[in-house]
Amino acid sequence: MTKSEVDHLEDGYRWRKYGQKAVKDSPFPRSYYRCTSASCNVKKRVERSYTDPSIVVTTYEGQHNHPSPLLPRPTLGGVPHAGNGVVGSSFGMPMPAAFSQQQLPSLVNSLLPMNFGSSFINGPTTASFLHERRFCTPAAGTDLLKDHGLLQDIVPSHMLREE
DNA sequence: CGACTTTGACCGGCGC
DNA sequence: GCGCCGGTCAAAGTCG
Repeated sequence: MTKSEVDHLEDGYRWRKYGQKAVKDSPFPRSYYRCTSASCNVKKRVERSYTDPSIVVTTYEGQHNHPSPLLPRPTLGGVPHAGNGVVGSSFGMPMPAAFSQQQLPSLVNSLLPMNFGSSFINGPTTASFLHERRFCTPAAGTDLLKDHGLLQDIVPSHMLREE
């Protein structure tokens, strides 16, 4: 369960969309993605929460058996660690150090006092999902943070503009 | 020109 | 048996 404005979010892997269907419970369509790596047949299903359009529910099927193609290559001598105050990014958007992986669940939880409890936030899918976000985009990140809605990225949009 | 997305068709499972 | 529904295929379109 992830907060995001966009449907296809970066999680470190390349995904190829192979289908989209309307779902009954939700007015939003559900998208089907497959990992583009030939050796990897991981699938994921992405649908938007009907209770909160700014939340996308990502369901993973299978496990990646290859390194993330979007991660910096350790073999190049470059160390793929986070720097510049950006530890992790989410949904392709940057996250400041304050909202690290461990902080995020509780943060989101506190921001979503409605139906969404810690149950799904601490769910196994979400947990592993959050830990996938080790890639970082320091330069673009800090830039975006300066002017543009970090708050929007954290707080569901309808909470900001009252729907 | 290659890689990727879009979108309608197709298929199998399931309930009536 | 029939219709609905969720998931997948594949051709066409789009973009860098």
